[in-house]
Amino acid sequence: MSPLGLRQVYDRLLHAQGPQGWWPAETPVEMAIGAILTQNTAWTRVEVAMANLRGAGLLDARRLADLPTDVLAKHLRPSGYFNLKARRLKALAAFLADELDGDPSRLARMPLDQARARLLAVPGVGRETADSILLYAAGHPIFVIDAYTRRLVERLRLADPTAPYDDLRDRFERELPRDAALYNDFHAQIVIHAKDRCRKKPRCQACPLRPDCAVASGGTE
DNA sequence: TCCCAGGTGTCTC
DNA sequence: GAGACACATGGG
Repeated sequence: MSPLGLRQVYDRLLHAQGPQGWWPAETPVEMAIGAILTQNTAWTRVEVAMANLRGAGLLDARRLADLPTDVLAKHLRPSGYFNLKARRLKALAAFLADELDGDPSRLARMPLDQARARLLAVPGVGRETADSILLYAAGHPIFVIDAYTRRLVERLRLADPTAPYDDLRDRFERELPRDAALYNDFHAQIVIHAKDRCRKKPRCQACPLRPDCAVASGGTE
């Protein structure tokens, strides 16, 4: 069992990194598109594909849904799995266009369970992708469990990192207040920490998750 | 050259 | 239900 509670972990990350107010996209539609494109892919590759879509005027659910799969796949090539993601993105875009007037933030008007079930019924939208859209595009209070979150869980021995997705999500949601802004920022803190600190400096002596962390105790990096 | 990156669906046992 | 595998590019 970790000596740190989840709230304490969040407070340390927040203190060290500052509030993130985060999902690296401009609009709810871009967030939903990014949630598909980032599946098992580094975000740097997603940004290239997103730039292609933006340049082609395709950051729009109806246009994406109507585009031939092979044409869309060409735009998505830099993000990897481009044939697969073209099919998945068209399926999500069709759902958004047909049922939400192209605006994923309209999921906020539905009860969370209903909105999640609707998303999970879209081919290629699994738990993590659905929850990313629900939290970041629609503002529902649901915690996103991704590879970064599992690594944090493993490192701090918060739970079994191989536990089923919903078990880990329940763990976070039980121990934290039901607050979309908190879940949004906590997940962002985990990602930023993993990418900017621990991945580049695995032996970082100023890691805010260390008990003797200089950053968390008010020292300097 | 090899490993890895913010998953999901399908198939097999 | 669990595990293996396919899906693909490009940076380090």
